[in-house]
Formats: sequence, structure tokens, C-alpha cells
Amino acid sequence: MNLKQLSEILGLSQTTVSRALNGYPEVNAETRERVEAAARKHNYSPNRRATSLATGRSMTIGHVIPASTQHEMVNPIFGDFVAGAAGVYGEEGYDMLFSHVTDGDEERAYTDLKRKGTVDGVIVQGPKVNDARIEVLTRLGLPFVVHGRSSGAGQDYSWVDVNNRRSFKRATEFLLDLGHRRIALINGLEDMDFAQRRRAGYLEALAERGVTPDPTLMRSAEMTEVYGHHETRDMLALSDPPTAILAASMISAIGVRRAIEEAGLTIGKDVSVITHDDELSYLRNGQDVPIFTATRSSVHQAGRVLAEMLLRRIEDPTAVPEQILLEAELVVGRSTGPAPTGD
Amino acid sequence: MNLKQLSEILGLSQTTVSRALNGYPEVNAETRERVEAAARKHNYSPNRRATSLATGRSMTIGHVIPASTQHEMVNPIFGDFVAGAAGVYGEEGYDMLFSHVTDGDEERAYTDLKRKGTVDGVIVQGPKVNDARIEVLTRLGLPFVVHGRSSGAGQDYSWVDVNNRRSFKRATEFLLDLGHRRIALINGLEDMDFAQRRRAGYLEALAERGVTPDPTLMRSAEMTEVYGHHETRDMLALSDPPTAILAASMISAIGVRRAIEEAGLTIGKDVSVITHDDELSYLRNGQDVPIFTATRSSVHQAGRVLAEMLLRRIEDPTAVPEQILLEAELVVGRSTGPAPTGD
DNA sequence: TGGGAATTTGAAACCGCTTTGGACGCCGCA
DNA sequence: TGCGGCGTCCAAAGCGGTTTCAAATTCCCA
Repeated sequence: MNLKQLSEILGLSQTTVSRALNGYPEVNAETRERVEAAARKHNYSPNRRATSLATGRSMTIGHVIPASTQHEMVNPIFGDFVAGAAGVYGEEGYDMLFSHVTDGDEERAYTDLKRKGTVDGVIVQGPKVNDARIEVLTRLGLPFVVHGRSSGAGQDYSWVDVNNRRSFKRATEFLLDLGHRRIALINGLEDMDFAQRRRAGYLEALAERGVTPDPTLMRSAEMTEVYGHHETRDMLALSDPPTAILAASMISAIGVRRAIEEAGLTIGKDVSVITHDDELSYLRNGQDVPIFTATRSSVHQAGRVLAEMLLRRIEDPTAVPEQILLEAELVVGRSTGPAPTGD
Repeated sequence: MNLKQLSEILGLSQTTVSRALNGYPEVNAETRERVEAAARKHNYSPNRRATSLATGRSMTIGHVIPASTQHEMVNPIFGDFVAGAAGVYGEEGYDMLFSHVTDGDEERAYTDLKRKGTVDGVIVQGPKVNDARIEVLTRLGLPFVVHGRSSGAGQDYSWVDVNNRRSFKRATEFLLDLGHRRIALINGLEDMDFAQRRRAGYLEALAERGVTPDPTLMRSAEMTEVYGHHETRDMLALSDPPTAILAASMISAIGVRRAIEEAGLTIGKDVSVITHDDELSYLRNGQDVPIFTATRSSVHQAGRVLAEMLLRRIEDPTAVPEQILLEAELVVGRSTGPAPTGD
């Protein structure tokens, strides 16, 4: 059942039927009702491809996934983020499209997306320091918003980010207040912008208290469980091991905990742990009392906020970019305690 | 730059240019080269919407996400599965589209997808027992493949599944061989088909050894960390607690471990644990020696296999359905040991 | 040397929708 | 009575490709 058939059944022109269904004013109320009834009856809904060819809008939002390492997608954070965004898209009638870039040439991927008209806008995930995508997208004039920021990217662009610097600074201060001096940082990949900011916050807190940072206590890699475990085990074996650890995600924190327990130590007593908690649905930080003391910020919520922002930009691409900086809470759980007295 | 402009530049008809670019044989080799060079030079690539309107193929694959509970998406398994599938789509020039269904009416969602022509085929995730989607899709004639199976769904359809019954049977037998008799099952939601099969395997093993199943040792819910922890804590507080636990995923197993350790017990000694391991990238089961004894089957690989199968079906929708049953390995880690002797 | 086959190209129809530019009838007002 | 304006509706021109059908050219061989 397409528009032509429907209009023939009704004895009307395609024009009128189309207008009736799209809520244009210049159609008789009675006619409109007839049309709507017929559409319902015959289960008609317009062909998306034809509509978008005619209007120039595709009603879909793109998420580009770099293939080489499919970091984004397999990262458990991805699901919650995307689910948040998907909720908004659904409400507004948008679909969500994932494009898989074969190799590093994201520039080409975006150019294609723009030219092929597959999407109306894109969300940029996992921005790196000085991320080239931002320049490409502004040049192409394809509406976009960034989840996070990219230091060094000159342009004025729209983003939503957590105040990573401040939250990790606060977490570090919290540990310093508890008397810890040997505080380790198990960070995410440091070419990621957020990881840089977290490290900056951590260093800032140490500096203000006159604690000299120890490079052997600063680790950085992808935020997996195995990595958290590996680095922790490694550091606990040092002659002067850390008494506190800052982890970048629940997943790596779980590895941290495993290593601590394997070493026969008690978390929150022998070694304190603070993690960043994205409030993943499947990995809640405990039900009543938090398992980990944590800097908390919902990535699901971030997905929603970003999606809404993007749809606004699509509506009015010339508007000045918006920026939202979310503050993370510091919630106290059972994984932190006073520094053990060296005796 | 569109086809018309390009053809004018070349002084050729749109027909010829289109043919040259799409590899039709009836075009002069020299002409083809000229066209290809010009296309490269002017950075031309055909508009996806127009192409798909003309051909009737959208070159995108749909994944439908039930909105109510966005289980699928936030499940960490989702990312790895989808990444596997995305790899295949990318290689074959397909895009991946997520549709967000507002409420339970998936029937309508699929009907729309079909009628609007948004996708060429869909992957059905998380099939329930007697899943209605299968009937709807066969009726609509929209190519699809199912990740898992659905008992009771009459039709003959294409699927890829892990032999859940057998793998959980083997795991249970493994524990029985170690002398365990009070074996708990912390299952996924039991309206999910895979959970039913796992339970069946578990019960089968018990029955063959003459062990009467204890309903208080059989739990079922969404496979989160908190849930694994909660149920384990609960069961360990029983007057006659289990000496072994079968968990449905790495995530819940982590909760299980936390509860065991909180109870002051040792995993693999006081309580044995076997989990199913989907080989999630961010949650590997240890690096060298597995953390958990586990039934192992890569969900990433399953994603690939399903995607390939779906593309085959799209190619030839009339072909007889394919079915692939993957066997899970049973890998022995450090979370299992002989049943503690009751003294 | 002529004619049928093979090769190469093009005009135009079509995919299913939106939207522009009228057309038509009717009303109200001068 | 005449005419502008309003309310409704429609024919047709896009949107940017693919594909059918036919034409023009070249080739080959009797």
C-alpha cells in the first residue's frame, strides 16, 4: 500500500492525501478524517526512503564506530550511553544508525555520511586529545555533538562532558584527607581526552598538598577487568606499594579488588579504592551501601542529554553551540578508609 | 555533486555513468576508467536514499530494541555481539540500524520496518519462550535470523544458538563429580529461552545422578552483579547452604564472588563456582589461568555468524532456513574444587 | 560489399514521496 | 454586478538514483 494506491481508493490526489496526513492546514477537516481513517484501515505508512529523498531529511542519527579496535562498542559503557540516546530518538521519531569505519579514515566516513545523506547528524563518542573529527565535521557542516571534549580542537562546538578534572581532584583530596600519600592512578587510555583531564585533577590535588607524584603509580590502558587486576598486582608487589588506588571505571575497579584480595589484603583497610562509576545498569555499585567509594555520573543520562542537544542542533544548525558540564557526585562506600599507619 | 552533474562534466548520460560505476559489463573499458577517475576526483558517491529508493534495497540491517526495559542494549553482552555483527556488515557495505520500540507492540514495529522499507532484514535478539516475533516476521516475509531459539515457535526459522542445555549439564556433572550435592543455579530471567535450556540441562544432570533438586537453590533474574550478590548472600545464609553455584554470566558471577568473600568463605574451596563466559572484551575470564571455571562461547563470534547468515538469507530469502548449534567449551579455572567434607 | 551480430551509448520511465504553482468555486464587499 | 480573497483541491515537477528499451556505431564474415 503506497500513497498512490491510497489516494486512488479515496478518490483524491496524492497531494491532498499527503497533506492530510502531514497535518497541513489547507485541507478540509472532513477530508482529513476520511484520509486518516483510510490510512489506518489500510495500514498505510509512508516509505521512509521516498520521504527522506523528497524532504532531504533522513530522520536518522549516526554513530560512527572505528573498526580497527571496536573499543566503543564493546565497552560496557557504550550500551548504557546508547540506550539513553535511543530513548530520545525513539520519542522524536528518529532512528539510530551505526556506521562501521573500516580503518582510521574517519574523515572519509563522515564525508560519505554527509554526501550520501544517510544521517541528519552524528554523535561523536570517545574524543581524543586534539580530535580531528571535530574539524572535519564543522567543515562538512554536518550537525554533531561530542560526548566529552577535545582539548586542542580549536572550533567552538557542542559538547556534554563530566567535570572529570574536578571529580578526580576531589577523589584524590578525599584520599589525602584520609592520610594516604601513596595514591595510585589506574587511568584509561591517555590519548582519550577524559583520561587526560582525570590525570590533571589527580596531579593538581597532589601538587596542592605537596605530594610528589610517583610515575610508577600512574598506569594507563583500556579499562578492562584484566587490566585493573594486572596493574594492581604489579603495584602491590612494589617495595613501597600504594595504600590507595584511583580507578577509572567499575570494570577495572573489579579487577583492582580481585588483585587486592588475592594479595591477602583487605579493601578499604589495607588498600583504599575509589572508582569512577558510570551507573551501568548491569553493574550497579551495590544496592544500598555502595561497594566502592566513587565519583558518580550517569552515562545513560548523558546519552539522553546529548541526543536532545543534537536534535536541537539539527533543528537549527546555525545556533551557537551549547556546552554542558556535568558534575559528578562523590559517594562514599566501603572501599575507602584511613591510611594504614606504617608500623 | 550528484550523478547528473557528474555526467554533464563527463559529457555522458547518467545511464552510462551509473553503469560504469556499478560495474556493468556493457561499458567500454576506457569510458569506465574516465568515469571512475572523475568520480574519484570530484569525490562522488551515490546518494544512499535515492539508490535504495530505486533499487528497493536499503542496505541496512535492523536490530529492534524493546524500549520498556532496554535490556538488550544495556546488557554488556550486547556490545560484543553487535560489534561482531557490525564487522560483517561493514565488510559487505551494510549499515546497522537500531529501532526503538515504544511499548510492547513489536508486531507494529516490524510491520513498520517492513513497510517503510528501512531495512533489508533484522536480527532478533533475546528470544523468549514462544516468542511472537518469529511468527510475525515469517508472516511479513522480512528476512530474519534469531540469536538463540524459541521453543514453541512453530515455524522453521534460521537461528544460531549455543547448546545451553548440554553445556549446563556438563557443568553440573563436573560439580557432581567433585562431590558436590547442593548445587545452586543462579539463572537468567526464565522467560528467556536460553535460561530455560540451561535449567533443563542442570536438572537433567541432577536427575541422572539421583540428586533431588531443591527449589530454594534455583534463582532467576536479570544477570546483574547486584543480583548475583544478592541471591548468593541469601543462599549462603540458609541452614543448609550450597557448596557450589552455577552462574549465568560473568557479571553475575562477579556478584557471586563478592558475596562469598563477604561471608568470609573462599571461592573454589568452601564454595565452587562455575559461570557461563561470553568472552566479553572488557571482562575476560583472566589472562592466563581462568578466574572462573566456565562454559565458554564467544558472543562476538556469534554476532559474526548471525550477520553472515542474515546476509545470505537476504540474498536468497526462499532458501531453507539454516540452523547452527555452537558447543560451549568447559574451561577449568580456579573457582572450583572438591566439595568440602562435612565435618 | 552488404547485413546481421556485438558493442556501446542514451532517452525516458520509474521508485514513492513532497511541494510548487495554479485552478476552481464561493463568499463578501464595494 | 464585478472582483479580490479565501478555502480546497490537483497536476506536475522535483528528489537522485537504476533500469528498460531502443538507437547508433563498429565488427565480422559470407
